Amino acid sequence: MSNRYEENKLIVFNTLSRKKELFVPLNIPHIGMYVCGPTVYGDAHLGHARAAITFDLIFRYLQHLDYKVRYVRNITDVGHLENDADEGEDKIAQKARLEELEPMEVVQYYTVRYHRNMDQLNVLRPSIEPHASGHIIEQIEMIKKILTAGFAYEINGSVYFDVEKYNRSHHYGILSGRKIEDLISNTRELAGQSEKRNGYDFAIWKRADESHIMRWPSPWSDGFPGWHMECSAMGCKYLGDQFDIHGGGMDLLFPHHESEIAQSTVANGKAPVRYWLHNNMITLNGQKMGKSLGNAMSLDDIFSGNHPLLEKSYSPMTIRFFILQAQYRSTLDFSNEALQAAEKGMKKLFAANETLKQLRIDKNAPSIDVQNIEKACYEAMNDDFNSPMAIASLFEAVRVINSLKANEGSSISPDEFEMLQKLLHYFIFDILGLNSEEGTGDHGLVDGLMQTIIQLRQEARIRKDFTTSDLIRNKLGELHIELKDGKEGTNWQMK
RNA sequence: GGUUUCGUGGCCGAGUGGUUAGGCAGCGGUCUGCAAAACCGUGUACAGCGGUUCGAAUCCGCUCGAAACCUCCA
Repeated sequence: MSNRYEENKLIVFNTLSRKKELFVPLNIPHIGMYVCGPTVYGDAHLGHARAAITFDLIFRYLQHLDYKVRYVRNITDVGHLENDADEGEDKIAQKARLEELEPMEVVQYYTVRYHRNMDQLNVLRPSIEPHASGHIIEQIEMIKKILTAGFAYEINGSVYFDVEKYNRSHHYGILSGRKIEDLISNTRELAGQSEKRNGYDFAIWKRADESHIMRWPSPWSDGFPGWHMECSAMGCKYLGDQFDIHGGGMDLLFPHHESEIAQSTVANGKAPVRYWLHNNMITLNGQKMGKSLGNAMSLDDIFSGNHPLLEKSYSPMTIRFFILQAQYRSTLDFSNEALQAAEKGMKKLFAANETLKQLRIDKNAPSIDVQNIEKACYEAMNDDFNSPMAIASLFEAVRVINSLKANEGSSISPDEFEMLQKLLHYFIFDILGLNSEEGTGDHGLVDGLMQTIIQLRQEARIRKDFTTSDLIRNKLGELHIELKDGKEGTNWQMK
């Protein structure tokens, strides 16, 4: 049996070349993918959801194409300097002091909450989820290599990456399009950075002062690794010196990923990543949603409807569908109207998937051209994971299904029925990763009860006892159960 | 200021140089006890101004507007 990746030419937009390129893995059928995960010092918000869902979609699709994917997504629990903290205190440590907790207590708390949110969004767990704090040794070893290679210098127990020297033999800016001359004039002089030779040099090891509570011993000082070391070290450890895909949000492009390339390149002698993929931001009134901007909406807020900007609550799957309705490289603008549109559209998609099961099957049924729809779905995904286009094609299938259902005497051939059922299953559940959120309890029991209720209402209607039939419909409506009367009986759906 | 993007019909959002994106909302019709659902039909959208072209929303230039990054950030 052939593998799907042989018949699907996958094209991805590589930030490195700013072009769409044919995706060719280093070691077919294996793929290594590293994605920058969250810094666990606060609750996950919509932006985290977009990054996670984007690369979940990619992970799922690569697997669907029969690739064997090792997906590494880190937990950042150390090393990020607070912007306005002169003493260089990192985010986790600061949060810990504020709440009088152990740093690892903060990490644990928010990691658990992050996982819960991701599970709600039906985001698959990565193959490996390494913590930066668990890889201090690997980071120290890598720093040693960089020092040995001569691309870093030590001052007062801190180690800095020598960007200027690196740029003489390599191109610092290869990913972000920046030129070092521009960096010189644009780097802000922050306090506490005066020990660097150049403003654009970055710390790969930082000496901790007395008050800094997260610290580790190293050959240079008691301190902590620099901002970008963890991804270089962990990516290398689990995926090798060079691997296929590195993902993350566009806001990480510079300096994070640019610096990662520089570090790994000098430590390992080769560029670490073949394809750089970046998801765009979610905006609110045209502005990036971000924790530091104070306009972030936590996922829990959205799921509960507990936020002044929310007209109602939105389910995790609504959020997932909303995000998948935009291509990952476009900004996506948040609004109640857009979310409600997504919610309705998704319900329609699920309903049609159920309706499919009720279609009349007939060997002699005319073709409905399922093959074309299938082709369009795969072509969309093969073109840089264009989920909105794939979804548009699925709605083509929805129209066909509903239209067959609406026209008495219409039927579908067994072959096409099977093909369509498989197609919908693949795309809705396996690739887009949606689930219907229904039947948390005993589905069989609920369905049985509903059939009885529907039958009683039907009998009332036949008696023209519309008082009773409307009462049933209204009471069920209060329970968010919607009855849908059709030519061949009544269906029900959670709304 | 530098780097990188973007500007599509009421809203969200795809898009190949010439053919319907799609969803939601709206309008007309069918169906229905009524409604909902569903189906059928329906929208002269591509910031502005030039240019290239037989033909451009799609290529080029300029203007206007917006965003991200240059500091932690998905």
